Amino acid sequence: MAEFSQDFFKTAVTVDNVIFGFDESDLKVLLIKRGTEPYPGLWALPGDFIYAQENIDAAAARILHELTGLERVYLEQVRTFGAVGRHPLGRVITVAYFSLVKTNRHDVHASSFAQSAEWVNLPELRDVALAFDHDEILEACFNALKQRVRVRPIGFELLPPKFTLTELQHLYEAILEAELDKRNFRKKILSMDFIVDLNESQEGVAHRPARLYEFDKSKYEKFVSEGFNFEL
Amino acid sequence: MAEFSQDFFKTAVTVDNVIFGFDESDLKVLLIKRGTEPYPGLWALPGDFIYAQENIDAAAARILHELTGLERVYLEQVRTFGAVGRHPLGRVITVAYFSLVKTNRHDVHASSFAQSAEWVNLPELRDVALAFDHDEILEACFNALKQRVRVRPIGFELLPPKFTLTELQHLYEAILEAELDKRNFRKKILSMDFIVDLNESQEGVAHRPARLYEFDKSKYEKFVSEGFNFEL
DNA sequence: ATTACTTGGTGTAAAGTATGCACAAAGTCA
DNA sequence: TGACTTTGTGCATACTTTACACCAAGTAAT
Repeated sequence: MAEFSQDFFKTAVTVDNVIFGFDESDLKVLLIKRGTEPYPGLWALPGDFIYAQENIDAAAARILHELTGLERVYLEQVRTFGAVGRHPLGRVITVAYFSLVKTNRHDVHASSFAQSAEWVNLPELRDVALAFDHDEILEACFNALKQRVRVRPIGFELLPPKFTLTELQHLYEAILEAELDKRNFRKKILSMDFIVDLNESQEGVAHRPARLYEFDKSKYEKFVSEGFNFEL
Repeated sequence: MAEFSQDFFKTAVTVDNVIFGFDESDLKVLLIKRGTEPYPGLWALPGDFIYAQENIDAAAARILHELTGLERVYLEQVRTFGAVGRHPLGRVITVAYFSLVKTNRHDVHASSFAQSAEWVNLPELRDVALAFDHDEILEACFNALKQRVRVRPIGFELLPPKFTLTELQHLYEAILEAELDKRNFRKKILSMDFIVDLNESQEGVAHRPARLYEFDKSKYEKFVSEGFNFEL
């Protein structure tokens, strides 16, 4: 270590995590309301310093775990942001991640870095300024999700284990910000063969009940390992 | 700054740059031969610490400039690598970039971090161990290039200003690691309308000379801004 | 000058994929 | 029993992708 100039150790490295959820036909992001300087009162992405003996992915997973209690969640690194002036208190470089969670099954905890955390509808954030450069990070992560979902069926990470085709379609429409044709969507999804008809029906709805499906992870993994493409 | 724990400033942040070139039907990478510990004698990616007042992209551009003298080169951030043990002398997190340069027009300079630098054929690196986790970084960057080239016509960055369709096809074949059909390739490339027939011919070849083309950047930018897809 | 050699340049038919579109079926509720 | 809501389904057409083979234009050697 002796030969390294100490100057290069004046930079802090953090992780920020864009946690996506889906509920009632809306994409949501888990944000924290900042209590302290800088940017008190603004929404911000949950994030924290990377510990000395911690891998970067592990730091992202820790943030998510502290906030939601969830483990083994879908997590993907997106890009690193390090503009010189992005943090008013010093040089802070941050590695951005997004994660996909099944919202409705778990509530949000307070934690060391989050006095209050809340699910915010993504469309409602269009005109809200976030702390730091978190607008830019959120946008980059949403774009990454949009791209990823065209190529891997990761949408299932956002749905409960049993879902209807209409729910799945609404999810894709929310992510892609586009309307999809019902018949064509179903034809395509079913032909890909990752989802299994459970021969069960929805209950408690005031109309014809929909069939329930589940995601077949093993079929999907076979497909992926053979190299393939998942377009909608 | 006072409220930050000093512990979080014991991490160094670097940039590593996978510089791709193309010559004589082969994809090449610009590597440096390490002279000092750790890993003396091994090939490594050119990289350096990020300076205190330097943006991350600027650091990547600087490394490239010091090594090749080139400016305004295509540069793209790929991913950040920060496994706890990746650097034997301390915690060093590195942001990986790739760049695309027109090899044959510029020679390689020595520089502060590179006693000797050399263009190495990518296929020949298959079984060569690089310093640190640079194998992994190189692989990630090559995969990023592979993906990117399917969606943006960045291949032109690797060719001289005037090129033949056969050269272009060889480039795509090298990047995609696949053979392409000559007629279908030409039909598709020409229908995309980014390349312009210069009505000139190759000279000094011992066979029918090929027509020369150039890339029309303005047409391409129009296309991109309208949102589109470039598949081969 | 003729011939051999090498690479350049071109079109079509068939298969597969994507798109657009409308109506009967299965439930609940009053 | 009828009104209401959402589910579930098929086909015809346009578009895209793939597979495939031969003549043209130059150089080099005799």
